[in-house]
Amino acid sequence: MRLRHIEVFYAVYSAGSVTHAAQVLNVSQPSVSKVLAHAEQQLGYRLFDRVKGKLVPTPEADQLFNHVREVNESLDRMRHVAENLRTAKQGRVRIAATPAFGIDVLPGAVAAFREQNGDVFFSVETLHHGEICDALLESSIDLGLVFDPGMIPGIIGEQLGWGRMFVLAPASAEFAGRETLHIEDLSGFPFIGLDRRGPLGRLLFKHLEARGIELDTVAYAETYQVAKSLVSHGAGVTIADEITARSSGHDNVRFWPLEPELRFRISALHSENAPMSLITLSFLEFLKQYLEDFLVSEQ
Amino acid sequence: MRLRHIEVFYAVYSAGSVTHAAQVLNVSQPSVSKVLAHAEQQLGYRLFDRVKGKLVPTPEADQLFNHVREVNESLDRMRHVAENLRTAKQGRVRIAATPAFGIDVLPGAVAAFREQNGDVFFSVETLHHGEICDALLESSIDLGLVFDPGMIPGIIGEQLGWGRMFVLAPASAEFAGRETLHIEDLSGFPFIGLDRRGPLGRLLFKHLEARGIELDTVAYAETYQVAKSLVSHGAGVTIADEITARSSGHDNVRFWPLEPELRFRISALHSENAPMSLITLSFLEFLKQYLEDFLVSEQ
DNA sequence: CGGCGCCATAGCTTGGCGTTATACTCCGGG
DNA sequence: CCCGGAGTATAACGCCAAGCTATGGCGCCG
Repeated sequence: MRLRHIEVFYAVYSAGSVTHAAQVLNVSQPSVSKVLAHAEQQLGYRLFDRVKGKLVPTPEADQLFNHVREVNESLDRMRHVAENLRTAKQGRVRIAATPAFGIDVLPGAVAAFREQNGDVFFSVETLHHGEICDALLESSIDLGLVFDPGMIPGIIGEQLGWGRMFVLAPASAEFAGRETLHIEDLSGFPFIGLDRRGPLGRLLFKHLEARGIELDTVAYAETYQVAKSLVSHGAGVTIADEITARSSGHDNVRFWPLEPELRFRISALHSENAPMSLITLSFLEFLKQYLEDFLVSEQ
Repeated sequence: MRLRHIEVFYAVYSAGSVTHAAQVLNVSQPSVSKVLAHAEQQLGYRLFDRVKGKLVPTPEADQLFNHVREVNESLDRMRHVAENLRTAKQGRVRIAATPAFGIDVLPGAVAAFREQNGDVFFSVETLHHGEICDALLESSIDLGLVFDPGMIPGIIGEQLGWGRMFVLAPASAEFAGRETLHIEDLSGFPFIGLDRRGPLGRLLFKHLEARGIELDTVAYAETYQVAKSLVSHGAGVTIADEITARSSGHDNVRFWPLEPELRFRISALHSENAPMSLITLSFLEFLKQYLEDFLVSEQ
């Protein structure tokens, strides 16, 4: 029994006549007539008795119809899903980002994206750089959001934009009125250093080392958020990424662009082997724009 | 999405490659390749990513596959029903009964019916209670023969008669000369219990439980026939239905009516949706009479 | 009796799906 | 480093299911 047979039988049984079924199906009456005859021939029994020129369903047709209706219903559901997938109104996006994005950028982007899109399921988590790569390679997430990734085999990075390093200090510090701050300006202040295992920690470390600068490091923080919080509580000053600097929370912390400028890439990562879904691609585009807006916002 | 697209997608997704899918579908590889490409073109997105010459399902394909599987399942059911309807038209009677009937009553009735009627084709099988209902609902049998069925939606039961529970014990046991046996008479004898999933197993269990009787159960049997056979081999005594008691085989087993009397219905089941054929109705009447004769026969 | 409604048949066209032959790509082994 | 195997895609062609229009048969009713 071909799909066409099922559709035609359903229409004829529902409409009660070949002619009406043909109108419902938007085809000619002879076409329906022929397909129905073919279906009966293949089945080996009549579905309708031709009595006085009209069609009367046989008991077999009555029984079969229940099952045909089920088939049609599951077909409708499937077609609906297929259409939603095409217009990217449905699906699942699993994202992991480093903690810096988790506090503000990513939740904001997800919420905004869900506003303007349909039934999309998100799973969001914060992981460290290496864990994100692992998760991508084992396909437990679809997208990673990181700073300055190196080249990792099996993983493709797409640059979303540039960020700068900022000096973070309490609002009460002596830097009021300054437009930018130089590293040397920090000498004499207690400094909160960054764990050297992350890409940005390394970046900053090399930057300081190259200039032979020794800061009065009083603490190490594992993530920039923690460093910012320490600054907020008066433990000292720090140098952090732009995302953390601009994220909400600890509003008594002010920030100034570091001089000379220290830039880093913001990248989205995805697996080389697992293709991204349309909805993930769509979110990626959205995220790019969202990040751009976020980074140019006034402090 | 045409039916062919669905079939091909299902096969490719399941088999993991176009080549294997083509083997499963018994068509050539290029045919599958082309149909799949056509499906993707119609859908508007890729179902598989061509990476290094192999196919990798996209997340969209993962989503869609669940629904496609549903469609395929309902299609299979429908085709099954359609096929059953075809064979049902050919003047055959398809019966299933619980094992108790299969050993003696049903074969006897079928043979006798065929004696006095013409060339009727019978298909007879023994199934358990739930399987009989499933088979009726999908029209793979015309008639079911069971003990004490509950109400099942879509299935009509017709009472054929009453049966009693009997005590079965070896001919050499100490019950010679007794007309009936009480449950208490069984205490001290090793007892063969019945699986509690069937209607009669439950009936007996409740009967014993209500009287607070604990028997020395040394074994459980799934069917009454097995229990009877165990009795025959000297493993103990049991309580079984009248049909099993009176069925031939294991002639060294004697049986006594259980006191107090424990009765159960014997019913024929048929589907609510499928009208029984004339020959099936005719056999049903015959069976009713045959059962009546069987149950009053001297032991 | 003739118009109307409904279904079936005839003849034609088209496109979906099948085939075989062949080319391209990736990968592992000699 | 080249070659064969595995897997996919493309090309060229054939068949038939299913679409169309036109027409005919049958029952009903004014």
